[in-house]
Amino acid sequence: MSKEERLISEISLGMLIGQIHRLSTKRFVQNSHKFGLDISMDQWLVLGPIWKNEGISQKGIAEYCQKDKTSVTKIINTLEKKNLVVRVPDQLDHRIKRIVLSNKGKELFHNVLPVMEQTRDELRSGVSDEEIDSLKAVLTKIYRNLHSN
Amino acid sequence: MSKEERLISEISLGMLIGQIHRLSTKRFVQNSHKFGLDISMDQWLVLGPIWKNEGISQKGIAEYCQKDKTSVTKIINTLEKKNLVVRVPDQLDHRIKRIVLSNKGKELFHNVLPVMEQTRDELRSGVSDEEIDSLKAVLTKIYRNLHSN
DNA sequence: ATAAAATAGTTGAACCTACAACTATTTAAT
DNA sequence: ATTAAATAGTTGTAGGTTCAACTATTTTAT
Repeated sequence: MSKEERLISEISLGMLIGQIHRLSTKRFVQNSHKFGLDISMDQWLVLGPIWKNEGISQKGIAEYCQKDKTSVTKIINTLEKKNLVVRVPDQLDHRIKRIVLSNKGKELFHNVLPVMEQTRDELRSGVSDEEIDSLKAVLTKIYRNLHSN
Repeated sequence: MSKEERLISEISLGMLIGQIHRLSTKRFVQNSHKFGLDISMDQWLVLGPIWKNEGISQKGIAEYCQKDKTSVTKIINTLEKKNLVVRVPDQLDHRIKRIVLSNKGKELFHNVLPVMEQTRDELRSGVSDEEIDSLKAVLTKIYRNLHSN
């Protein structure tokens, strides 16, 4: 392979990952509409740690989701606008805001599980568990390369 | 694996892809700064087909990059603001705008190639060609699942 | 005890994406 | 030839991401 061909192939790998990311988050939203719900992939990702750990701080959410604190602030804003979560200032450390699910938020969480499942099934159709495992293994390597500065 | 565990593992696959996408585009921009350049991954992706096919239409770019026509419009706007490309209305079909690289755009294109290379090397460090191939194979399957409606 | 540094979260600007509605132009149908 | 449908591109809105700068609070160093 020539240098240029290798570069092109690298672009196509990058594009592939980009496409899949875009298409899968899009598919998730579309599926949520089919189930009569309205939630984005990122909102769902942020709901996860709140569900697992009631009263988690925004910093905690950012770490869990590996998102920038700015992004978390803004996603929590929209979740709060939708009345799915509430910000509760910590009594001891006034810098910290603890995020709590509302009843509506808890209900939504349950209702989204089948959306998740269906999106996964559509994504993985025709892909074996072994393929998924090898995929994850390589992706994890790449992830580490990028993550550790 | 329980149902919930499988869901969690699926989330982590989705997160992995999302992280890599985010981190790699970020790394690309950072590397471009190290080379004294200022260009985003998406701007670079759009420059590609223009380089290959001088006078390509925006629709052509959208198909090549698999981007929404809206996104293309806006990325071309910023490329034009940076004086890297020019919109030239087609003489025959007045709906079409043909995109042409300026000299500055051509120069930038060349200068970005090493940025691309370095980003690729950082990404792939410790990952064999076979691993990349198997990665691409599985990603392509998933991509097809998502792409074909 | 006070000044300096670290931490948690917010804000604003610039960019990218998706959706829906829109303009302008070309093509097809009758 | 005129109307209807398709096509190329733009605009506006809403949501996410990154960066840098900012506020408010707590911790630490001396």
